[in-house]
Amino acid sequence: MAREHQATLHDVARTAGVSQATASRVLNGSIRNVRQENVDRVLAAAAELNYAPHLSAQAIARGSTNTVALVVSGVDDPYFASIAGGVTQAAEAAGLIVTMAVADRSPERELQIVRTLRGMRPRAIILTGSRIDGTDTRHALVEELDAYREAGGSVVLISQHDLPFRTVSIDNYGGARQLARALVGLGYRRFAMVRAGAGLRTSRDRCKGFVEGLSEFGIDIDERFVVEAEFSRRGGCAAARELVQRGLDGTELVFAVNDVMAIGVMTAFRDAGLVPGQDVAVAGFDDIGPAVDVDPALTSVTVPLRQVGVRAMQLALSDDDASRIVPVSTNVVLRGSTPGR
Amino acid sequence: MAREHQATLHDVARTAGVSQATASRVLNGSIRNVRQENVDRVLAAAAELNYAPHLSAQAIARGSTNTVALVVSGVDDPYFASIAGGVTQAAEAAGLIVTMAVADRSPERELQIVRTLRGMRPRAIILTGSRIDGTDTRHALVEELDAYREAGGSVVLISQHDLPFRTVSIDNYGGARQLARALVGLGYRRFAMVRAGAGLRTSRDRCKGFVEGLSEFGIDIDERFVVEAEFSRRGGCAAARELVQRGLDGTELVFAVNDVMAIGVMTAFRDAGLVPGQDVAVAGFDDIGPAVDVDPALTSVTVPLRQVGVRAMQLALSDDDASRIVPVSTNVVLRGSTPGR
DNA sequence: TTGAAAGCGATACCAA
DNA sequence: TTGGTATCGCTTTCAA
Repeated sequence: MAREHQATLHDVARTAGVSQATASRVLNGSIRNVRQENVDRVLAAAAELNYAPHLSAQAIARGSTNTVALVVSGVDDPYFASIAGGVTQAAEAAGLIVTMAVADRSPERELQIVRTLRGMRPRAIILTGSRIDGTDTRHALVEELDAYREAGGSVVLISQHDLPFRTVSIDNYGGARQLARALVGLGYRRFAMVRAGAGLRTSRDRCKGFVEGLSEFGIDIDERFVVEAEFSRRGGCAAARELVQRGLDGTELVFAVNDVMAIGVMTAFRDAGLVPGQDVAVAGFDDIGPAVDVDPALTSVTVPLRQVGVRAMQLALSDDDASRIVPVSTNVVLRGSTPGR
Repeated sequence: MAREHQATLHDVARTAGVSQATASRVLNGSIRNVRQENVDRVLAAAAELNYAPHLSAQAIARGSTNTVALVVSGVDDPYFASIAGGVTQAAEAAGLIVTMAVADRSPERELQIVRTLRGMRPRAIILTGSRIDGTDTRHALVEELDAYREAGGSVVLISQHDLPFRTVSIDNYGGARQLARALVGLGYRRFAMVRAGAGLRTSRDRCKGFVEGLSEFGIDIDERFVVEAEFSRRGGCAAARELVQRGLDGTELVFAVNDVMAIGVMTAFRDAGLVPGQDVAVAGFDDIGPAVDVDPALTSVTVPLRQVGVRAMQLALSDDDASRIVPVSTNVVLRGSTPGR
């Protein structure tokens, strides 16, 4: 019973008393050109030997794989988790296997990952997460992806419409701008902003949208009330502490460029004795699941994350290069963290 | 420049003016048995052609891969996300690529996934998530995994110490028992419990520990106050609503078998006009990140999820079969959701 | 309907 | 230190 290697097609064929070619036909290709009797024998043999086709061998023989590569910045983050969920869902529907790698927000790591992943000859490479602009690394990345695409691979970016590849583009600018309008509508006038490093495109777009939304009403944010922090819960906490230390000085609302930061902000405020939504309002972006579990529930901008993942996968698989950019719109949701004034 | 296929080793060798064997040596194996001049030529050629070794071809030639397969129940869940984070971290440290599949809590799907994954000939298959006991599917799964292992593969289970494979075993029973003790210590006497379906081992163990912990003090939970629900945030919400409808009737504390459910419970209570921690205390299990972001912060049992993932990976890679079971201990953390009475 | 045999892209042994 | 060549597990013509 115990063998040192997995059963091969050869084994199956021998056990079934047919040629390897026939066994191959039964187990994969055109079953209908094989006599029923042989079909049964092969199937029986395969079951008996617990045969599982060697995917690498198939890949090499066929010249293509059933693999899709997904690169995310971090799995812990619910933002990426949701997107990953959508991607895997769509991939499984298409009979594809997803290989996921985590870049941990390092461009170098991301480049290295793409290099490795390319070796798997995946049908598609999907990149998500905001990359840093203007570095050499980025140039190298584009080159790598180009080589991959020229060889017939499909590249899809999520939320990075400035690179020459297919993209699922999230309307960060527009969403933030609408959010600003809505908040002004609620009566807010004095804002603070918590953002990530200037290199992060997503953060930049959201800030820009927010600021320009405010400026429609002649409102602007003093430099003093703009804090830069890590793109994470911890970053949000740190930023809030920083704000408190600098003196809130009448600030009515803090906009954090994403929900995890916003939630961090709320927690830190509470620790500092301020009641979020009451003493100071808070708004985020993404509308991740936990946004409704905090108290008060977090005002945010809905991004259909799971759907973004699904779309990305579909875009990766589609042939026509017409729809190079798939826009995904966003939607303001006002909740308890920003009560009307 | 543009070619229809990725550059092959053959291409590189020809461009460099050396044999394929030499090129192979340079790009992978023993570089030191090659004249420096040739090393340079090959490297240059590889860079020029943007060569990326065909991993499948390597796998087939070498007879082994650099792949590790990870099966989770769902990516959206922070529980799995954290574990996945740990696994990928450890895998990357070992130079391995992680392929992740999502079983969506369906045993059939899980079986199918394992079958497919086996075809990749991964170095290890790591299974996480609580499987349903006693089904045919489970039997088939064990058979599948056995075949894989007999062929030299490494199988690691997370939190399932009842199957004949290496396991990272989380002390669900003990943690829940200690939690019960601690809560009684705080003065609580009347409990309700929110659990998942009876087939889920994790849920069962936690319930058992909790119940037995209470019984040390002669306390038990009336059937009326035990609600079964989906192992998710939504399940927690539904369960809480159910409890409210049945009548809380003096219940002082609700224990949910995991944090996502507990958070759902808190939110639903609040929607029903009850203040969590004040009108009714809530405790969970896992100590996922968001546990400290809700208000009041959630009392829970810490499970070092990320570390669990790392351990699983290490266990998968270790040779000695001595330490078949790696225990991971858990720790009670009391927070605002269970104030002393 | 079937089987023999030629690849697919790499590795590694054996001679040179 | 090099190159020729068998080999890995499978698919896919091409003949029979």
